[in-house]
Amino acid sequence: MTARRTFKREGEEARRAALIDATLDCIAEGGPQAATVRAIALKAGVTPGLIKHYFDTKEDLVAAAHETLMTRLTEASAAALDDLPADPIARLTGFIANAVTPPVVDPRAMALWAASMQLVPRDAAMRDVHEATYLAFRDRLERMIADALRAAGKPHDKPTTRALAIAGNALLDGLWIEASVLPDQFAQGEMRSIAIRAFARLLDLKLPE
Amino acid sequence: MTARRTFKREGEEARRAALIDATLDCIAEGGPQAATVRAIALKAGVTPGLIKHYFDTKEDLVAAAHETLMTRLTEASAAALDDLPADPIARLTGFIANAVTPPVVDPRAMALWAASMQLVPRDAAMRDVHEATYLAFRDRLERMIADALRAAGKPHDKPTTRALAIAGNALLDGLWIEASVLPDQFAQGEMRSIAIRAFARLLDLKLPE
DNA sequence: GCAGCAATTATTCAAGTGTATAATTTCAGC
DNA sequence: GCTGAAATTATACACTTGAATAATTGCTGC
Repeated sequence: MTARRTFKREGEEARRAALIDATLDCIAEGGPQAATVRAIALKAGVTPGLIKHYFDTKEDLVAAAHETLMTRLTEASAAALDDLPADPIARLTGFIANAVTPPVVDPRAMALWAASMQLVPRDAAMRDVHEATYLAFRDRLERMIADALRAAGKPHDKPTTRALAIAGNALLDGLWIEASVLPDQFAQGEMRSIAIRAFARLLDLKLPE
Repeated sequence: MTARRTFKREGEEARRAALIDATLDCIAEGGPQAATVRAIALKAGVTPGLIKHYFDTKEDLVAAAHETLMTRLTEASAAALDDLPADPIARLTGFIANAVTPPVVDPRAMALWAASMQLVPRDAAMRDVHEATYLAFRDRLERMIADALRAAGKPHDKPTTRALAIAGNALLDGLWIEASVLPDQFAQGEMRSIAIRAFARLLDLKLPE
């Protein structure tokens, strides 16, 4: 008699997380328009109605997914810091290499990032999140640049380090994008080498390759 | 008597162009999901059925719009070259300044660019267009860098100029993105100054500000 | 074990989607 | 001025969308 689908109760946190992950997967695979309530529910192994139970509206779910994405990117970058050496120059070098090689370089992450960038110009909440994460990343880079310059006995006044952090951040962003989107254009290890040499010239420092 | 809407016949080229422009406007304002046949037709001052008459399917229209967008960006960059001085160093400097200030810096263009970037990882045709335009821009930058280095009597072998062009292109891309998306983060003229100084350090050249 | 509540599924609905087709209107050529 | 073909509008349709509601099921506390 058309048995009703059997199910298991998961905690609220687990279900919300599963729905958010499913949303990100859908967006990564097919763009925002592919993230329908039905597709999301299917991927989360759940029925569409359940989305309504945990999120008032689909828009709420998408917003939550975006926040999760940004938090993860930030945290991943922060976690990588712990594995870096303490010496300021080696630390900065490792940080740079990290940003332009897998797994940070990743077509899926890049597609998700592009999807959210697209929303920033017309969504105030999205802009706030972007601004906060951008500034957090840039400030971290600025501190590492200042430390490296100090260690090398070079001038590291605030206006200089600010400008270098803005440029360095842009450089890493641009390289990350191209490496993610056109991986075949660059030889094995080429990105790493290009990034480190460019930073060495930018900061007028000797960076170990 | 519900009088039928009056209309005027336009040439095929004009209608196609109007539909493509309307499509880009819709995407820029509300993302791909806002570019419905009805919204596009409304913005083009036309009836939805006409889209079918000029494009077999909506997907065809969107593809045509994307191609037009990319062509325009490329042509705009090429046109700006004509207004630049002939001296290699001044020419490169002008090119850099141009890339990080309005009207090249523009939230609308940035939103459209993000929308298409999002498609690149999963659409082969889109990737081909991106690759071609990326390489064309980068090659142009590489030539200008080589000319500037030669004029200054610096080494300009191919491996060096290639690496510098990749890094320089990434730097311009990153600055363009942030200037477009977070204009309030940067003071008047700051981007221009940051970009030129960064390139001066990158190429080890004196660039006039 | 069982009572009850919350989690989950099933069903329904109105609005919006792309597309196909038929009905009209414009306009060039005579 | 007509006429006919092409451009344009109008209408219709099948399908998808997000959401709301009703029906059921799993599970916790006793």
